Amino acid sequence: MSQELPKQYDPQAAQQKWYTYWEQNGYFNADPQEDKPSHTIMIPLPNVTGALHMGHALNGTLQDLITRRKRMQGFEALWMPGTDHAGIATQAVVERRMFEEEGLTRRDIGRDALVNRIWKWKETYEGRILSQLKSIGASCDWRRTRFTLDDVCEKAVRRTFFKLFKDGLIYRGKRLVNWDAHLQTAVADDEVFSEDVNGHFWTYHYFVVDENGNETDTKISFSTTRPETMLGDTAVCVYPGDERYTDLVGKKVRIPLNGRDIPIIEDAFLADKEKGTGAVKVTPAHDPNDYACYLRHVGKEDEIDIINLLNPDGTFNENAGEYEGLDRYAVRNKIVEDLEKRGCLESVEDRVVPLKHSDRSKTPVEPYLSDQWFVAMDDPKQPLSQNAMDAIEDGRVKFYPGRYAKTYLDWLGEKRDWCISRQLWWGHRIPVWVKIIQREYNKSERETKHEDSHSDPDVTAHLKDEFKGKLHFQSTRDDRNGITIRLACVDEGCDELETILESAGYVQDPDVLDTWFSSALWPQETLGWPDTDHNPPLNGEPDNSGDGKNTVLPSFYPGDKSVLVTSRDIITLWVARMVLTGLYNMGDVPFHHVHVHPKILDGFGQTMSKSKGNGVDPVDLIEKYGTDAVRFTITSFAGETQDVRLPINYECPHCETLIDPKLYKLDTITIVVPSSMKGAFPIPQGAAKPTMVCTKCKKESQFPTPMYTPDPDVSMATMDSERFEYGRNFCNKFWNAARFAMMNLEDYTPGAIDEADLRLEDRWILSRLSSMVHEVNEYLERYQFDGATRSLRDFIWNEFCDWYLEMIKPRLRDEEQKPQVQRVLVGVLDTLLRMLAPFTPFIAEELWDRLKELAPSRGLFDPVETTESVTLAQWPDADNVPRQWQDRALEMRFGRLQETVVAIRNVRAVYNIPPSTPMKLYMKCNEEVASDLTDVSAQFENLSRIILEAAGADIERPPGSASFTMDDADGYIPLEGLIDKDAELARQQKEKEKLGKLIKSTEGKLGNENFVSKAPEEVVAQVRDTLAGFKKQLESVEEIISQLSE
RNA sequence: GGGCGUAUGGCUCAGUUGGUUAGAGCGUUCGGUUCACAUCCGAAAGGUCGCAGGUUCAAAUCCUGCUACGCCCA
Repeated sequence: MSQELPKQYDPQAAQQKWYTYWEQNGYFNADPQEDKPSHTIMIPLPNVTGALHMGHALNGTLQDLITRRKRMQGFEALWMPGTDHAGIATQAVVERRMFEEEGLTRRDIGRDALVNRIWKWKETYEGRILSQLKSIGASCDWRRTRFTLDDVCEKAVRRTFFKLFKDGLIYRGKRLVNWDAHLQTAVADDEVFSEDVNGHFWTYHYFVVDENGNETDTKISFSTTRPETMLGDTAVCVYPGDERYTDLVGKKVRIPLNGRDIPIIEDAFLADKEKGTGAVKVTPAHDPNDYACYLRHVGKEDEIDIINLLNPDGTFNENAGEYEGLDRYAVRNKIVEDLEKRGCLESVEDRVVPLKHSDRSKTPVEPYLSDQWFVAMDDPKQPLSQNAMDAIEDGRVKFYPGRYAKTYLDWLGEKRDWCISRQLWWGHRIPVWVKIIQREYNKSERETKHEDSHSDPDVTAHLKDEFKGKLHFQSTRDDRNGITIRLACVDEGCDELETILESAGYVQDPDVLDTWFSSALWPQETLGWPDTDHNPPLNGEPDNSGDGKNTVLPSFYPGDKSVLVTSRDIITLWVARMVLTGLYNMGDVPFHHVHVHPKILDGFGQTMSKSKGNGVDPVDLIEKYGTDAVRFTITSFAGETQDVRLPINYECPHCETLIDPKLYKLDTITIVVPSSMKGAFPIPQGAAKPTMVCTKCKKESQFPTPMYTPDPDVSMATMDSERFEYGRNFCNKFWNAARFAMMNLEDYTPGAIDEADLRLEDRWILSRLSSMVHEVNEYLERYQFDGATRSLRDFIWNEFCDWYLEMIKPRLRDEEQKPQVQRVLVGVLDTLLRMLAPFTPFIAEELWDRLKELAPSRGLFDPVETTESVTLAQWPDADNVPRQWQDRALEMRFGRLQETVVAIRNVRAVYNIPPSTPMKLYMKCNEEVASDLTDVSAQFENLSRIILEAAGADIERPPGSASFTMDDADGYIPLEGLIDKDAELARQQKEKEKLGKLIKSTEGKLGNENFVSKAPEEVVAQVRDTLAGFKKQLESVEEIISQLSE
């Protein structure tokens, strides 16, 4: 042997060496192949907001595992990498940092400067993310790395938008958003928190007016916490059939302060008979529930108006009449005053009101009606939602586990139009140019909502032929304001056209698209769609291998067996939309399987995140345990449940002691800190930052927390989890098994194995190997990774190492028997390396490489030259590990041997007999069992340092023996002088009791008439067998006891 | 409010279509310098499977209700 393996596996060295080797040899590259099926995995594009966490590590590991296995199965397997610009999240991080560090807001620096800063941020984090992925061993085709804002994606986004626009599936509409009047931006629902504030509850009334428009004495009262919104009331609403108001429904009331008359309508969802007066005022433009009510009545007979009162800065606009220009809170005070003056105010009470605040400015948000862009999901011509639902229902797309299909279908089934515009600067600009044309307001003209395909002579005059079909107009006439809004949408790649529009007075819409719009196109855009003439660039350079055609797209979309691997929180936002756009643009689904893996939670059951202080950087774990260990452990988590708990400790940087975490409650959030934290959050004035005090060495250190930026000069605790020892120990165990094997392979010669030379243990390990291989494959086909790792580990540790390797040691020392057993050993090891390659690729490659030197040609019955890299080897399946190797009967016989060995070891342990003390064994059993045991007698000596003296039916228990009983044999070990008679008696008495209980319950079962008559025959027969076995053992035990008692 | 999921030894989890003496890893206890591995080997203790009903010859497994927790959507 050239060089003996070290006793411990060094993951860091192997990682560096092999990752570079794989990359340099282009093993990760996937290109169109004519003679190979293709397999595609599109990475769930990580946000460039920050670094990857454990959830990403799990997600990435599983994708890599699948991809590596597919490669070995003969697929051209593509794992497509890339990152997402993550609009609002990234812009928010950059803006916040800019404000904290320089006191600047985005308005101070302007659109271009902000976007530049975000690009810089992106470069940093994209690099970080990609290097993290590489450190987990990700075998992505890095040449194809995409970013959702890059040129290739930009084209796909523009084309899709244009197509949708042209097809009439995109429209402009109103929507209530959370408006941050301080920052003058809309904030997403998850960026809003609710906080109780002291407010008031005002009750006042409006008077009903008669047909002639005169106020009557009838009044309707109601209460509100926001009286200023009355200026935008467009109805009063009561519960349908409420006796108090039946006569009034359909009539009108007059708003006292502006004299506007509004209808009284019925709505079961908005009004509550039981609450207050049962009537509510409806302000559609300033309350989400009222807006929903408004939508319910659109197009109906009792359709109501909608009036916006707010300016973007929080002051009231012209619709507020005399209150115009005042801040909303000033208006509130004045309204209350004015109502009181008019005698309309009935009562005021103090009340604590839950109020939504912006996470970013900490000021209250206003529901604000704004213009947004929508994609119609349920258009009769193109029912986008329904098409995506059909793909599930007819089986083109399958979820694993299947229950997640419900999440997908339920959400799509709502068929809610998709709001695709965001009031941000970071993202794809909406490719629509707007021109507002003032017109004479003509009262006789009826309001028309759309005038399709209105062309603009100012523009069309300049159009060349080449722009045909690249420009599409849509006009909306707003009669209330006497204007026509003309929208022009431009296809991708027509910069000149955009210039023409702008010189004709068109202005590009300032909004950007929802991040999910570009990520919805991920499976197409990364493969170069809509360009049908060129393959997508490689490493930024043109790829002309397609010979004037895009061959990559048809090869890998959707691939013969493409799968998406993701976590469940984006099934609706992302998965559903990829299917939807895939069908719309490509006419085919983007993948056939969707595997939804668990979420990783901390020890308290909370999701992990940086902002909670419980986020773990996988790279820290990899440094400590090695990539393979982290991969194997994390893979063992991935079953069919939703969540997995991963308790995390802090590790003292001075002495490596582990410190438990604890939950720490702040006002609105709960964070995780060390249980031995010194100090408090928020940091009291003048106090030092909180530190972690080590319980052992008492030294202080910093710990990762979202509450302040760490000081780079002070030692920092890292997050750690003992769970990863599982994977590390496994890797080390396997390493040593291989090490042992290789130490005994110096003079290995390849050759076909003669079945006659196979011993019991050889046949057994091959039988077990075959079972394991097929079990693992079945688990993997069902995406049950936890089961796969379990099977592998159990086989390798508990069967291959514990039994097989131990059993073949004598033969490896015997020159005559050596060649045959070496071949079996090499064959099994070879299969294991191939099995492990997708799970723990580095250790597999390292050992493959070393085994290659000793045994370049291997294979059990038909040795062949092995491959250069395990990456290129054939995946173990029915072709190379036949099911025929499985032999139940043989495994049963082997089981008896194991049982005997365990019983002997037990005797040694109980009586504390050192292994060096030789023992003798007598087995009482029938002749068949006796001959079986005699055949393997050498193993008793080998495995438990005992000599099988005799076996047969006429064996008598030697006096002073320790005894054990099994179903078909009893064992006696003479230990005169070494054991205490009373101790042995007690041991046997205990055994007797146990058997007595088992017999009683089994007899009870068989005594039950119903059981015997109704249960299937084989079940009854099995129970009878079991009982017979118990009874036989009891008999033996009783005999032993009686002998001991003599 | 709706949906999904989870409650199994101290901890983290397995337990396939109901039929096993309910398993594993870690932790605990006892014993080990056996020539691959102390990141190891051998042995042991430890569970009325969240609670209450029901179906069945038979329930950790199926059904109903309840409780607790988690996630998603509103």
